Amino acid sequence: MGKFNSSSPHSSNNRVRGDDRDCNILHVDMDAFYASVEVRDNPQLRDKQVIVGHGASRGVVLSATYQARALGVRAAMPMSQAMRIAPQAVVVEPRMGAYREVSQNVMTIFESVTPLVQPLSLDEAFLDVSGAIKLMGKPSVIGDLIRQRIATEQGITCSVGVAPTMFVAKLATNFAKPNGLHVVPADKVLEFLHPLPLGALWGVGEKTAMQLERLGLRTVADIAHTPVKILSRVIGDAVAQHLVDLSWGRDLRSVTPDVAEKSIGAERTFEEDIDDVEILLAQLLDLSSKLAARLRSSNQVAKTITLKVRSADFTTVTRSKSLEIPTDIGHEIYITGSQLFHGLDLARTRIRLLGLRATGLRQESQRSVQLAFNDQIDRWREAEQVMDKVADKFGQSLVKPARLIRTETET
DNA sequence: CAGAAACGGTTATGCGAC
DNA sequence: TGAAGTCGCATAACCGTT
Repeated sequence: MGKFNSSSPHSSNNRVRGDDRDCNILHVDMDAFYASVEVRDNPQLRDKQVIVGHGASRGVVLSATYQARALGVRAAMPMSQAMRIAPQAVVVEPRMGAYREVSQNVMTIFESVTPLVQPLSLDEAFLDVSGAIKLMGKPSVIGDLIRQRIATEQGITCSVGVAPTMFVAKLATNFAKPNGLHVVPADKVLEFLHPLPLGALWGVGEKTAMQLERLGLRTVADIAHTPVKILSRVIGDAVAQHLVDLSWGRDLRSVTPDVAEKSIGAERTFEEDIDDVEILLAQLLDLSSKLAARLRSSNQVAKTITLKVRSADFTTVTRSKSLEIPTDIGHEIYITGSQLFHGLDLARTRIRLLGLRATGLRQESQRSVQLAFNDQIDRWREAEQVMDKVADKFGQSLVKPARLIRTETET
């Protein structure tokens, strides 16, 4: 792991690092996270082109080592395309459980620095280190320490952006990658931001960039010098104001731990398009059980269930229904989902993906008292709680409604 | 009392991010 | 030229209530 020790004074990332006064926000991002964990756990893969993604046919690239990226492999690229570009690459099925575990460990390291940690995903987080400076040193020193600990304790590398605001810290990380640290001093924020392409702004993707470029705008500086009224004609009031603020380095958000999730979902793309209603309903049942189990494990109930159907031609429709009484029961979610499904006219439509999403989440404890008097629902609930316990002991895949076990062994 | 306007909830779609 | 799985947010239309 010699390459991990880059905090020596000779590392190019650390020689010129700028003034980090008032740069209290750190953004930490693992380098090629899933792929790095795979390489760490299987030394055979070291220095190889590794692509993590499920299925070689209909999936997309989730992560790839820098060796694969050198050939043009990118996240979200169709696997088939990635294989054409990098035929000798090793393809690895994702092991989400392993990534979650590493993620937990990394987050624990962050929390040993400050309680002000806001995870963005499994592999990145913001830290507000204002309160840690007296104890541990200036922000860039704290960043080095974190990088060192992740390298030696978890065996993967990461990059760190250091800046006065969350948005700039996140952009700074791109300049640190891979395996580095980059500071954007408070008095250099505009110098840093304005030359960037406008796609660098948070919330500007392909579509929005196209719209703005039609107005002749190309860089963050262009956005900064365009009146909000002009921008809002194309992209709406809220986004326009937001973008102008960001382009001037104005970002009033603060690092907020424990942000409550607003929805929980489960969806699946099939290996082949399906038009058999029996099989589709069986899939819906499986998704319902998974979704309900996740609701219960987080002690939440959901008010609204949304069904998502993507056809073979990639057109996607959603239908949703709000329940009288919020639920965490697979059977109820399934009943609701299949009602929504039958409400669509899908006779003989070849279907590529089914999904279910639960919104209007609240704590199970604050559920309406009416439920206490509903015997029918209570029985389903008890049955599924037993299933939760068994699944905990013997593994999820062994515990599912009888209908699913039959259909799967038959195929 | 009819109707306008405000409002909150619901439903559907689209975009963007990782 | 093929397109995952999970999320959040904005918008718009519609609805019933006030």
